Amino acid sequence: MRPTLKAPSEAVAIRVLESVCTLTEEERALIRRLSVFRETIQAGRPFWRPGQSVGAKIILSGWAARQRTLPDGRRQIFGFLLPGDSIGLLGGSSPLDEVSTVALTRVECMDALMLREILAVGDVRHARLAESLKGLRRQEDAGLLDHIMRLGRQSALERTAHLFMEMRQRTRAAGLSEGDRFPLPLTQEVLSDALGLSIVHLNRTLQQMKRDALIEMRAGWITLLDVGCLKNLADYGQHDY
Amino acid sequence: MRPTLKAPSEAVAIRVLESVCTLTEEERALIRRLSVFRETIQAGRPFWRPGQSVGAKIILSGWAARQRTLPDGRRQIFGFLLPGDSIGLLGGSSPLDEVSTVALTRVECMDALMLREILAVGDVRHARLAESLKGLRRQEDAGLLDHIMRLGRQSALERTAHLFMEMRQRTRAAGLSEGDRFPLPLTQEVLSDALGLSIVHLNRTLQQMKRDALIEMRAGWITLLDVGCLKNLADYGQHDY
DNA sequence: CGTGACGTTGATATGATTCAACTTGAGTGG
DNA sequence: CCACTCAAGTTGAATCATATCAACGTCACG
Repeated sequence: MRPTLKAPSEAVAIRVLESVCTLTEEERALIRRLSVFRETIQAGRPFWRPGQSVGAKIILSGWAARQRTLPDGRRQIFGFLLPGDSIGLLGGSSPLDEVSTVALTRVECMDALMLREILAVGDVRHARLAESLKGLRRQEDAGLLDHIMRLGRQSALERTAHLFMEMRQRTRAAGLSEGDRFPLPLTQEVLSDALGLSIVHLNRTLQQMKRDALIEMRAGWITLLDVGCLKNLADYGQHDY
Repeated sequence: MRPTLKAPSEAVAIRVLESVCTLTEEERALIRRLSVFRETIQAGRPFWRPGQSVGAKIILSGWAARQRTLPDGRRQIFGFLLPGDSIGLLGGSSPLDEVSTVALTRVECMDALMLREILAVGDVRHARLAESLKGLRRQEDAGLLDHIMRLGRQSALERTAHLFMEMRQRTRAAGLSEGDRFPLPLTQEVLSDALGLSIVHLNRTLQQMKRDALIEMRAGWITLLDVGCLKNLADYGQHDY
């Protein structure tokens, strides 16, 4: 048994980007070079305020949440940001850039302002990188529709299963997972604010899933014990068009 | 009392487009000229299947719904299309173009394929038109976030009030409303599928709103009797960023 | 005079929230 | 090493919101 080699975090981001389309060696090098301009955000701190200032970032490690809060304190989480996801990089194309974002763990991100300038030129040499970034953004936007489906028409159990299936796919693309086991550094409060449930009810739902041998959770990691059953429960990818 | 003059439907579409930014006379003329290529879709019929065929349309009159259905028949409506809204016009920029769309009333739309070609060139003479179309699309995308907020964190009453406030704004932009009275040609089933409620519960919610003198509904029209109260109830536009 | 779509109603069941108490585990400082 | 604290998770009981089922009303249309 060897000690685990810790991959440098820009490698994770590159891996996510390549889940859309492979990059040229030149593009990979560009990311690596720019990734020295780093910033670290502590867990719980906001790190993107819409309209605050023009900026652009790519997450290298850690998780964040896009969220909105009602005057009386009710919070809704619209989606999660994982390594490789970007903010403000593609000319204001998504409504998600107008939503505040909060770090859920310690987050390392690179300043991508320079990258934005480079991409804005439209040089063919960076076409694949642009395509990858656009692809990730598109996936995130599409996730909004899944989210609406979950909240509007699925039961607590179905919703939770559906979110886990999505997380499985995303962590897998990032190379963060080990089979059907992957990191899920989210408190039950965060999960419940994403799923539109009370924290107590989410807790009971999770316990039912454990009792039914669908999942196992420990120390910020989750194991999906019966992916087939979960996928079925969630109608994952099972909608008409 | 004079007989009401029925505005030609392309005028409504133009008015909606100008709610984003005013068009040049040349652009207005372009729309009018292209609007002779029309198609009518009967209520209840699908008129946009994602991936089906490349196409582009602008709605001139009537209402449609973007929706998805689970295998067991549960339906979720993501949003509504009103006159002036377009599909397929802006190079696959929105996840909404990947969702099937159904006519809720008789819908008149114009074929905008030619317009798409014209806009793709990027001629400055049509810059404002492009901007308007993009603006409407952006509004629609932003609507997805409101929708998630409604479904995830608001009660039946709040959700319903919130949707009505949104409809008020949109029909107003289209010049379809008369003060706080506007057309709402939606069955309770459709409304409930948008709001993530059972049809029975929506019915009761509407009746409560009527009892409390918040709204009046008759013959496909709704009157908001107390906009202030409704806005307050819905926390309309009241979220943090 | 049927028939069908839409709306309304009551009774009942279930799912989800709330509140409050309790547990657990990971720091932290004495 | 212990006692303390704090955040996260767990549990039960009561309550509330919403769903489900089934029946009935109403209106438009052929």
